[in-house]
Parts: sequence; structure tokens; C-alpha cells
Amino acid sequence: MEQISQVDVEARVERFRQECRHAGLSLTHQREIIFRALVEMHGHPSPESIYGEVKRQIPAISLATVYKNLKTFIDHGLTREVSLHHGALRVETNSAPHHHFVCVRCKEIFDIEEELLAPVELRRKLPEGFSLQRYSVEFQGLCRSCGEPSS
Amino acid sequence: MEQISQVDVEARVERFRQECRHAGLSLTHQREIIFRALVEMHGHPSPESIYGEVKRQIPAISLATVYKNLKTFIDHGLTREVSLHHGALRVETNSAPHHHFVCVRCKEIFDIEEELLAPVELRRKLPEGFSLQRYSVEFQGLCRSCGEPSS
DNA sequence: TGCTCCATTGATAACTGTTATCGAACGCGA
DNA sequence: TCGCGTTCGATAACAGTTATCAATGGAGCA
Repeated sequence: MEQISQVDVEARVERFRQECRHAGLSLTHQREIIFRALVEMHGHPSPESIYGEVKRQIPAISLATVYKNLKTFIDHGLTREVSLHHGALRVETNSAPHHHFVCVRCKEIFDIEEELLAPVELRRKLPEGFSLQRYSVEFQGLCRSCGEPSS
Repeated sequence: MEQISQVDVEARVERFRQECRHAGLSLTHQREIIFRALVEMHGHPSPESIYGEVKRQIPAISLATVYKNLKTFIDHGLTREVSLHHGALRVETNSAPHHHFVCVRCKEIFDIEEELLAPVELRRKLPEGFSLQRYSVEFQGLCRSCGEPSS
């Protein structure tokens, strides 16, 4: 969990500029500062915490701008959200162990029966101090309806 | 995704009653109807949709009651939430592919480097029509700080 | 360089999902 | 049946997120 090197930051920012140009996105000051903050932070920051960081450089920036840009970044694959189903609470009705397939377009969740998968194998142990209770695999892709050429 | 059989429903409701007694939870009418609705639904219902279902049998029920009971059910392991990190948006700063370890107590998310894991193997193909783009494994358990006996 | 157009910004209202509060009602053991 | 502590229902409050809209400012072109 060490700090990302300055060289890597610059490389990612440069790639970011290219992607923006390529995608027809304006290269605004706010946009770049937000992206840079994101790359320089570590872990899994919330929009609020990115806002806090960016505000130190652009005190007048609006939280809405941060939200809008994060959404833009995600839409263009410049970053990823930790979880596709972060929105609202959903509960399981299937009490048997199983995995999930989440459609990246419609966000619907499909159960994948456990035995479809060979047991997951760790090559080494988890970091010291972490005790594992269970795991499940999340598959991402297009579901039947969203994958149809007609859509 | 076929309907759960009536026999299975009754079995789960009966187990539910036992668990409630065992946990010192009152067996209220609302509680049982909510649990029954949950078991009879399929997929990954939202509190709102369970509320809609329950309301057909107890028109005067409050949405808050549904929320409170779902939380109780989850706390007692009577059902599970689909995702431990459904709350707020979080974005990745780590652009390399990786997996996640989520602490069931503090909900913190830790990155697990991809190569710690042997590639996941499917025993059979995914159901027809699903196209896979990527997958990641979510490990659940206690993190270093939450697993300490001192806590 | 200056101009024009459209994307983006900032401020803020609105919205959604969820939780807190509190008096009334009810399950449960005595 | 009684009494206590849990749960319920109604609703206010809250957090996170999105929509709205006038003002601003990139980016291509004359």
C-alpha cells in the first residue's frame, strides 16, 4: 500500500490527457486536478474525500463538479468503481452459497451456482492478521438481454 | 431461477422461528410476514420491493418496520446482503487488476494483488447469452484490527 | 488572435434511500 | 392476567447523489 511514484502519476496523467482528447472531452483545469488527486490518493476514496483533496487546490470547486467528472471518468474507463452494486441495499433470497454475475449495462445481478466453479486457490497466504470467513466471485459482463445485437 | 417450493418455504420459516426464539427476538406477525415474503421472492429484492409485497398482507405496515427487520435478519444471519459495500460510491486508485478483501465488521476494503490467486476455473460454461468481460474475487472476513482479541 | 459554439462549471434545489425519534401497541415470561 | 421490554407505525431528519440553469471557458476555425 505504498505511495505511487511521481513518475507513475505523470504517466497516468499523460495517458489521461490523451484519452480525453481521443474521447472528445475538454481538458479543463478542474478535470485534470480531480484526476490527479484520484491517482495520488490510495485505497478506495469516496467522492467526498476526493472533493476535500481537490478543494485544497481549487477552493471554489463544486462538489457537483467532482461527481460529474468521476462519472465521466468511469464512463470512459479512466477509473473503475469498486462495486457495480453500491447503490441500494439488496438482500439474498437464495440461501445456498453462490456467486454473482453482474451486467455492466443494466446492473442486474444473476446468481451463479457455486459448483459451476472450481474452488478458488490461493498461491500464498493472505496477509498476516486477516482471517477469511468466505469468498465469492463476481463476474462482470453483458447479460443475455444487454448482449443482444438488437439492443 | 424457478420458484422455491412451498415445502422449502415452510422449512425456512420454521427454522426462522427457532432462530428467533434462540436469539431472544420476539416473534411478531410483521416479522414473520416479512421473512416469508423474502423467502418467497426470488433474486435480490430491495427493501422497497419487499415492502410492496408485505403490504399486500399487512396494508398498515410501515416501511421503517421492513428496514428494521431486514437489518435484524442480516445481523442474525437469517439472510445476507448481496454486497457488503452497497453504501456510497468508491473509486479505485489501483489501476492494476486485483481482488478485494472486505472486513465484515468495519467494512474496510483491502486490495489483494491478482497474482496471489490462481486463475479461477469454470467447470462448465456460463449460461447461454452471457458474455464475460472480467471477474474479481471478494474475500470476506476480519481485518487485522478487527480480528485482534483486544477489540 | 479573436470569435463562436458547445461542453463544462458552480450554486443550489430536489430526490432517493435510509435511519432516528417517540409515543402506542404487543409478545412473552411470571 | 399483569407488567416489562421489544417492536411497531408515523414521520422527521439525514446522507449521498443528481438535476437545473445561468455563467464561464476550452477548442476549432476564420
